[in-house]
Amino acid sequence: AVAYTNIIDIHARSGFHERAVQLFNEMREMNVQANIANYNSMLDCLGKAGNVKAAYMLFDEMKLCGCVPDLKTYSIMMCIHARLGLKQICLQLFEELQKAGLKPNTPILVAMIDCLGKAGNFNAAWSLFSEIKEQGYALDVVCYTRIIDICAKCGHYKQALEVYMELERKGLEPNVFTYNALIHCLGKSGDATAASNIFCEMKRRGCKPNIVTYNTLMDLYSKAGKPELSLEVFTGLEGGDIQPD
RNA sequence: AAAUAGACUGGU
Repeated sequence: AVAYTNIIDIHARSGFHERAVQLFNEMREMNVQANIANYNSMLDCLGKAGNVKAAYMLFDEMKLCGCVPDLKTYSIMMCIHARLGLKQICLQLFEELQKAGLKPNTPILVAMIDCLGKAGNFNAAWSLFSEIKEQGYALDVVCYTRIIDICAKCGHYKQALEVYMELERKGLEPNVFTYNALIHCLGKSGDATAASNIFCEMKRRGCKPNIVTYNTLMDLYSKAGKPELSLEVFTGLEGGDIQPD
């Protein structure tokens, strides 16, 4: 069982979600009892592989097998459903975990914000964000970055920037995900110049751009009718340590 | 506190 667990998790971490699921099934065929960690990592794999329905079935199955879902289980389940804007399921999971005596943590609360936003309920998402802060939850960079992205995806660019300023005010260090989300947000809002400025700022502050950064910039420049700049980004990749994909 | 959870792009 330990061997299976490790091999499965190695596949899961390297992005081979389908293979990890296969191994999990193999493990069960051999009547090896799955534990909470196996179930959690499988739910995550199924979600990442886009098989949310199967994840839900496995979630029911684990409960039937007497395996009690923990905070990570709920966090995984809520995140994969939130991505698709499946608000009802998220709400149901959210109630269920509280009935089970678990206390929602920040990843779970951000999943709620995410599903509200994706379901087109931005005001509710924004109030939940305020409420969480009032209740004294300490949000980290990941939470802030996700919220910036959620606002941007809802088309609320101004709020996205507000959240970014708040992150800075809290003394949190933006990372490459944060900058990428911001650049994307500014591009969508039609402000290619501001996006360029953020790109310069991230470099100035010692944050190394990655492939996502470059793809985002190239995309926004060409959409802004500035193919020269897009090409400039591309040629700038030459001689660097990032391979265009 | 063995191993498992949350964030970014390109018509996805």
